[in-house]
Amino acid sequence: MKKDATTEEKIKAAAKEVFLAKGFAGCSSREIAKAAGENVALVNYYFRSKGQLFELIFKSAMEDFLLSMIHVFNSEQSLEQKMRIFIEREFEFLTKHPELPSFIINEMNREEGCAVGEHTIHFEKIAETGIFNECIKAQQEGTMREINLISVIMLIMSNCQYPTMAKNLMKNIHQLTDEEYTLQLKTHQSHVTEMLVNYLFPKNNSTK
Amino acid sequence: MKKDATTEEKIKAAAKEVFLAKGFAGCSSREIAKAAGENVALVNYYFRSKGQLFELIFKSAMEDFLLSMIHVFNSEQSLEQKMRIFIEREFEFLTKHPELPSFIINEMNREEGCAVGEHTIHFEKIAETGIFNECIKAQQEGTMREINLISVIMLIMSNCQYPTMAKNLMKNIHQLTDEEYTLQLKTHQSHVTEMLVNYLFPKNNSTK
DNA sequence: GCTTGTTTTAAACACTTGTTTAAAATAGTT
DNA sequence: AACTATTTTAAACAAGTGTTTAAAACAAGC
Repeated sequence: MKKDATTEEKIKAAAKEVFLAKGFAGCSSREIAKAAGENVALVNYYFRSKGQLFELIFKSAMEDFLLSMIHVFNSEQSLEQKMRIFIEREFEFLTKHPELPSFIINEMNREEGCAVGEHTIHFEKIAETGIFNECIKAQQEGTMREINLISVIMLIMSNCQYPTMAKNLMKNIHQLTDEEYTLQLKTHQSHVTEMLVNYLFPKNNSTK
Repeated sequence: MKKDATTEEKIKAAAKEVFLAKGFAGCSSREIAKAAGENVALVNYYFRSKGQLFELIFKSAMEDFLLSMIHVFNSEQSLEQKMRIFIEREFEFLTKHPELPSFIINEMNREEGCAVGEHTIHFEKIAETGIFNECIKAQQEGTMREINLISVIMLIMSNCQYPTMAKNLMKNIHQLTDEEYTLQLKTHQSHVTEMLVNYLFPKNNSTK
C-alpha cells in the first residue's frame, strides 16, 4: 500500500484486498476500515454503502481480468505464436492475481447477480483487436481447426485459470507443498500450451 | 425433498442446498432452518453449531466430488476408452451438480481451511483402482504421452469443471441464454474429449 | 481573530448473527 | 393413568452487522 494516499484511496485499496480474499459476504465494513486504518463511518462517507463500494471494486477487478487478455492480440505475429504468448502472459498474470478468477466467478454466481450486462463492453475491445476475424480467416485457410470461438476462449480460460483457482484443493489432494505446486504449475503450463496449440492448429492436413 | 424425512434429515438436506448455493459465509442458521421448515434452535440441537453442520455437508460434498471419478476406472476397457467415458460421466455429473466445484474450491480457499488433510483418503481409493499403474504402464509402452499424472488430473478437471463453474460469467460475456449455453457446452464437451485424447494418446509415433 | 466547508471521530441506531435456555409439546414405557 | 425421556418451541442472549448522526477536528479565506 502506498504511503501518502488519500483516505478514499486507502479504503479502496483495502477493500480490494479484503473483497478479493473473502468475497462480499465473507467480510464486514469494519474489517475493511480496519485494514485501511480508518474509521468505519468513512466507508459510507466516501462510498455510501458497502454494496456500492463492492460494485466499484468488482468492476475494476473485471476490467483487470479482461484487459489482461487484450495486450497480446495487437502484436504482429502468427496466430499460433500469439496463442503461445497469450497463454504465457495469462499464466504470469494469474500467478500474480490468483484470487481474481474465483472472485469473479463467485460473485457472478451470487443471487443478486453482480452488475450483469455491463461487461460486454470490455469484451468488445477484444473483438476490436481483430483477433476473432484473424481466427475466422485462418479457419477458412485451413490453418486453424473449425471450432466455435466461444469454445476457443473457454479452452484457454479453463486451462489457464483453473490450475491457479484450485491450488489449495490440488495441494491438499496430492499432499504438495507450496514450492512443489509452483513447480508443478510450471510444467503444467507447457503441457497446456502444447495441447492447445496442437489442437487448434493441427499440423497434418487432416483438420477433420 | 423427501416427504416423511426426520427433522435431522430435513435440516441436513436444506443445509446442503443452501451451503452449496451460497457458501458458509453467505447464509445464516435461520435461513437453513427456514428452508427446512423447522425451528432455528433445532439446527444447534442436532448439529451443535453452524460450523459443525457445515463440516458435515462439506465432507459429504467432497465425497460426492471424488467418488464421481471412481466408477469408470474399474471397467474393462482401453485407457483411451476409459478416458472418453470418464469425461462423458464427468460432464454429466457436473451438469447435475454445477455448484459443487466452485463450492469446494471456495471453501478450500477460506482462511479457516476447511478440514484440511482428510481428503487424501478418497483419493487413495482412486489409486486403488489401479488407474495410475495402468497409465504408467501405457507410458512405458509408448501408447500414452510421458506426462506427470498430476498434470493429467489437472487437465481433466480444468476442462470438465471450469465450463460449468463459469456458466454465468460466460453467459454474461457472450450474451447467451441458458439454452444457448447448454448447447455450447455440448459441443465444447466433444472438443475437450478429442483434445485430451489426442494429446494424451498421440497416434503418430512421435511422442516427443 | 472569526466563519466557511470539508473531513474525521465516537457513539448510537435498528437489525441480524450464532447460540442458549427454560418451558411446552410429544412420544414411550410401565 | 403417571412418570420418563425426547423433541420442539418461543424467547432471550451477547456480539456483530450496515448505516446514520451529531459533535469534534481540520483547513482555507477573509
